[in-house]
Amino acid sequence: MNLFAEIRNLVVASLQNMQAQGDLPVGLIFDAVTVEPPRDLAHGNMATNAAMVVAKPSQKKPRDIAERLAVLLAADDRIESVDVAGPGFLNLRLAPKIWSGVLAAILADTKGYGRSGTGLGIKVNVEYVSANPTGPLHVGHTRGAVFGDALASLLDFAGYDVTREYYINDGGAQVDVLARSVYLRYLEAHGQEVAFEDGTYPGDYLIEVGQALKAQVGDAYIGVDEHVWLLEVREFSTNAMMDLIRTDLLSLGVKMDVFYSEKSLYGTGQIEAAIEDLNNKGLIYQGILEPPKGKKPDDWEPRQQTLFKSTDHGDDVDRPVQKSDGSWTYFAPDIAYHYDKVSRGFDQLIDVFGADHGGYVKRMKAAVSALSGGKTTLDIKLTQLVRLYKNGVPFKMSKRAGTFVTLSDVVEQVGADAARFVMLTRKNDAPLDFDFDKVLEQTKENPVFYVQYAHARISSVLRKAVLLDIAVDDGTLAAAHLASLTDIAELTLIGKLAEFPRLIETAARANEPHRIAFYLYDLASELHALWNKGNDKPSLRFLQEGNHATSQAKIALIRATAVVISSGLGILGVTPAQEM
RNA sequence: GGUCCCGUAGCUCAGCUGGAUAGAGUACUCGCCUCCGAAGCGAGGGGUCACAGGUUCAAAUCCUGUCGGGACCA
Repeated sequence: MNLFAEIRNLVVASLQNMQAQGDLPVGLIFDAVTVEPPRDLAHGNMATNAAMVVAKPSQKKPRDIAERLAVLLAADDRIESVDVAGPGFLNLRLAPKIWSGVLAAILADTKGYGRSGTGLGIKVNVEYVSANPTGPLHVGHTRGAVFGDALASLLDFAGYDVTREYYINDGGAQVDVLARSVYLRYLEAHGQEVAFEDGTYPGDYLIEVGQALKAQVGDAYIGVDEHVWLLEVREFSTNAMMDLIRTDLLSLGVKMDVFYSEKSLYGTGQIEAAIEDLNNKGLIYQGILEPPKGKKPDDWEPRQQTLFKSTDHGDDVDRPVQKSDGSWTYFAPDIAYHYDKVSRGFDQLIDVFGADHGGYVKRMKAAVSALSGGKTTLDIKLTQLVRLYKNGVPFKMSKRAGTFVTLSDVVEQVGADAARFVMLTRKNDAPLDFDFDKVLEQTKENPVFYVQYAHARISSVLRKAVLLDIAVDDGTLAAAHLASLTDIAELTLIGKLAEFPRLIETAARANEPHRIAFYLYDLASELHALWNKGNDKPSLRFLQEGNHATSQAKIALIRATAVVISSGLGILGVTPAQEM
């Protein structure tokens, strides 16, 4: 149940009613009519702009339309009162039973409240992390992992059919470098002195891979030419790295549905097929690219290449897909990969990249637009930098100095729950400050704590209620005398709970899971406020001595709050705390 | 040189499909525990929403340009 959608339907129906009665002309479009929570609670529970939206096309004054609409709305038994305000806003005050209905709905379906049908039947693919399989995941990947995973969960909650996917870049030169680095560690495992030159990965994490290789092949690769061992060592090494990455992701609570290998695109005709598809659409041609404007790059030379006419689909310049020597550019497998996603029948594709990949956005969108004939949308979300701090002091990462912070460092030090929540307290495209100490601080400044504290407080009341022999199962609570909740602080909290389904829909539509985190903070704030009012005003305490009926109504309210906090945290991948 | 992102309170940031007097946290001042978890709550001050145009009944939000910060491309 989404109260805002329900009331909006009522508003639209009333407008249609006015059309039927000749108060409004036919042929109006009501898309711009909104029903939303007012900024100021003094304005009531909901506000609609309906009168202002239809005023111009109707050639009537907004206030006149509003007056008439107000009468119609007030006739509905869900509406207690209607005021016309400002330039033509309608402020609605809802009947008390609506509010108790919200609580009953939450308690009747604790897992389902807030779930939405907006995504029904829509297949969406969320690709995230997709780090090169050359080493452990670092902090930047962590943010991408958390963001992508929460986004996928959010879409799932909103009713979409979601696939979580990781693209393994195992087809390029960097995995050859990996193989050579592992080979050095292999030699080292055999007691040889080795030197890591530029262009190899010196990280310690490859030591055990080299040892494992030794355990598997013995001395078979010692003193032999690279072309003998390269393919096998590459395979061995990328598998080892992917095991490492999978373990890292799992420690953060991230589980992919699909790991898709770039390598699998080569030699199987898939790249050729994708390019052929573009060619059939007249988007492939032989040509020479204009030199980039501005500074002349030193290495640019006019050369005949196979180009994709991406400018037909919104890109700034056409992009090479095949070099003059016949080899594919790095872009070609990306096209083939997205071609494969399109042909797997997804309606929407989402790629989560680091902000350093911003330059690929237009060409990838152009490719998907061309390959799908505009049917499949691609949204690319870029996650900005994570700036690390230790107790307020910036913390510089350096591979050489050994201060390279990995995903597992983060999880070990602060735990997956705190890491995940904090990573979502910024918009994806804003830089994020991550302070290892503040993340664990137990003050309201720390949103993780603040939200968890609210949940723990509620759990505490429920435990106490059980000791007092008050029945607190959801069925009993839903049937409690909810109409006794009339204090403004109580109604404000219910109002916040009523916003949850609407929040899910807007957050899902915008692909912005961070909104959940902010909402939860607000919701927790309302709970804490109500709690403290109970200090001054005993009638607002949740446990009313000797009055089980009233207690149950109040417990219903906070239990419903706990349900929504729990659902929201669930989307973010965070476990709610029972006590702290 | 070009592309993308950002510019909102002293600081860190939210701000929904364009909607009413732009909100949190922090910091500062003051108040609240014989009372369900004070790890909390309440009150107060603090703003040219970078700037200039435009669209609109209505712009922090959309469009154009300028300035400033960042990322990327060659």
